Amino acid sequence: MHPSGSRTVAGDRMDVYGLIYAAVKRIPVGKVTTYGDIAALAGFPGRARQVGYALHALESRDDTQDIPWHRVINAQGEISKRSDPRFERLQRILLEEEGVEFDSRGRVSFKEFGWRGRMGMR
DNA sequence: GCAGTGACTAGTA
DNA sequence: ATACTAGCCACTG
Repeated sequence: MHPSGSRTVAGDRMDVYGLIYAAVKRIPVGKVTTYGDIAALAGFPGRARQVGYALHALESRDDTQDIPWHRVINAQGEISKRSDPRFERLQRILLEEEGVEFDSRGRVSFKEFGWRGRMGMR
């Protein structure tokens, strides 16, 4: 059934990236969440870096438009530093177009715009 | 295979 | 507030 090399981790042949992207797609318009939360939501608590890596990989994919990657920011409420600053500006623009506001320090209030998939709920 | 790198984070000082 | 650390893990050379 499974192609050679298929490895089951938690029971399913799961593509880590796919699960991460699926979690990102759940973020509502006008809301933001963190890398760490997406990781936990996707079933990989503690692997925030992998979320960042997965999103970075989007740059070379076509389905970028289907995934609201811009709604993922770091735990400090800021847009994470990128190797290419152009994407930082783009991310902020996309968020502002959805109504997300930034303070003078370039930070988003999780209180107003934060979304936590249904864990914690606050 | 090991070392460096990276869209991360929580902890400590 | 900043700086450094350990933990995390895929990818690259």
